[in-house]
Amino acid sequence: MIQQIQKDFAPWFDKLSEEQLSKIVENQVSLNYNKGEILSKQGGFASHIIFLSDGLIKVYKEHNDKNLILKIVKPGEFIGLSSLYNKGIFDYSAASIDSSKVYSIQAEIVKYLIRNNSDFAEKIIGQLNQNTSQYFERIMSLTQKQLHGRIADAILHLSREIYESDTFNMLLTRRDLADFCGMSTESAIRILKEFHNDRIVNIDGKNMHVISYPLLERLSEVG
Amino acid sequence: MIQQIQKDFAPWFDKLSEEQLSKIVENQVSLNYNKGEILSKQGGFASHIIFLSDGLIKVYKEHNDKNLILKIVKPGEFIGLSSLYNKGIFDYSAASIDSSKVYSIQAEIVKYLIRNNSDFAEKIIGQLNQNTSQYFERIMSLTQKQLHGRIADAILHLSREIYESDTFNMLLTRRDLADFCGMSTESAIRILKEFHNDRIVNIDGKNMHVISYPLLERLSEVG
DNA sequence: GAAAATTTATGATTTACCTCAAATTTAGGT
DNA sequence: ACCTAAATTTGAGGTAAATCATAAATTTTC
Repeated sequence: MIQQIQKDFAPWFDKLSEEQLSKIVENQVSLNYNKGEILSKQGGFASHIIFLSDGLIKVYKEHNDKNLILKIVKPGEFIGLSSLYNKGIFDYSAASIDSSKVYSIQAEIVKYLIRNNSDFAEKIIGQLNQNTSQYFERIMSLTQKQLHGRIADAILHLSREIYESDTFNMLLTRRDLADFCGMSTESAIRILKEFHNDRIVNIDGKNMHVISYPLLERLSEVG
Repeated sequence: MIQQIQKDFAPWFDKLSEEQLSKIVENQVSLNYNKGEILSKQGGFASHIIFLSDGLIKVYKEHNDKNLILKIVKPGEFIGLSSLYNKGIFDYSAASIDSSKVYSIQAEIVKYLIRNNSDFAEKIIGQLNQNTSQYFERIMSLTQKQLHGRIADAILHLSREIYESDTFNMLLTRRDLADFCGMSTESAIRILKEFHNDRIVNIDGKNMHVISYPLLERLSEVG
């Protein structure tokens, strides 16, 4: 167990003292979530930080029935960091879109680590900033591009950042994809079909294969 | 000069050692910008962090001729923090929308402070996270609300967060406001006029007075 | 393994918003 | 003070995308 934690967190520490490791181990619980289960709810107390060890999580905001997926989180990343030193409230919900395994860590412990391990603090700032860059890209995609460009961006993101393959079983439903692209489900379906007919991607149900990255990039660029 | 710097940075440090203060003083230049001048350009090297001491700055992204204003920065805040431990490249441009005075600080110094002053590191993380919350709000406003809701959000933001008054001389041009709300200039103008006619705000050129916060909030809520 | 619920799919209609065009006002430069 | 450029304003027309309606296919539930 301790070995597993040590391994999962390895990328986050150059040097993790015995004391720090044991503090993590003692103030953490390991949890499993099924597809569709909710990990945290927008507005709830952010007393803990989630570390995704296995699976896939969607982080989303709720507003008048409609959801917007802010980020798809893959293993090795934290969820809830943005609540640290903030309001202590989750400003988004998180749900599992696959069977997922997480460590839930007391926020106080993460703060302790930030104070006592400057290497960790730097890496946390690095991750926060990487997320921010990603949010900027999403803001541009969502606000400046039309449907085709947004779907192209989503497919490129899924293929390159999330699944790291040109062929993948996209666990997102059509509705999730629409919520990720800020459009209606019908529009997402229509454009996916268009892309399939135009041989930009090959889609069979949830299975997706990217045929032409250049075309997707072009669609992303022209918006 | 040193006293001024000490005073400007006071909110960022509980305890700033002599050595740390002198490091800041030695590795900083004070700059003045006129209205319209550009402080940093998207894609440029992020070798320094900007601290806004006086004035008002817009941080924006450029994409195919069109700009989207990500954030209006007021005195006391840093610009460029999100480039730290990231790619070392500014992923946005920044321009002065009023006469502004800034300190330009070597990014390496900020990193040094993060490593050697955990209090500062915590506050930086706090600011980053506050920014992120703000970006989430903006993503929701820009993608889920229609024109009226977005303009209402912008006015509420300007009034409450930026100018902290119900009456203010909005230095943003109509185009800036449109770029902040992700809409065409014409639409921004039309809705502003509507709000004026409906006695929600009183607008005379750049001068703006909020008459009814409840109505603005209602518009923001319904989208 | 049937029933219920959700997801996917497609066509028709509506609308919110952009683009275009042209006039007027304001601001900047010499 | 004049000239030029930029910003503001208003109207008309076009369109991208949402909504509505309805059906088929898939998944979930008991």
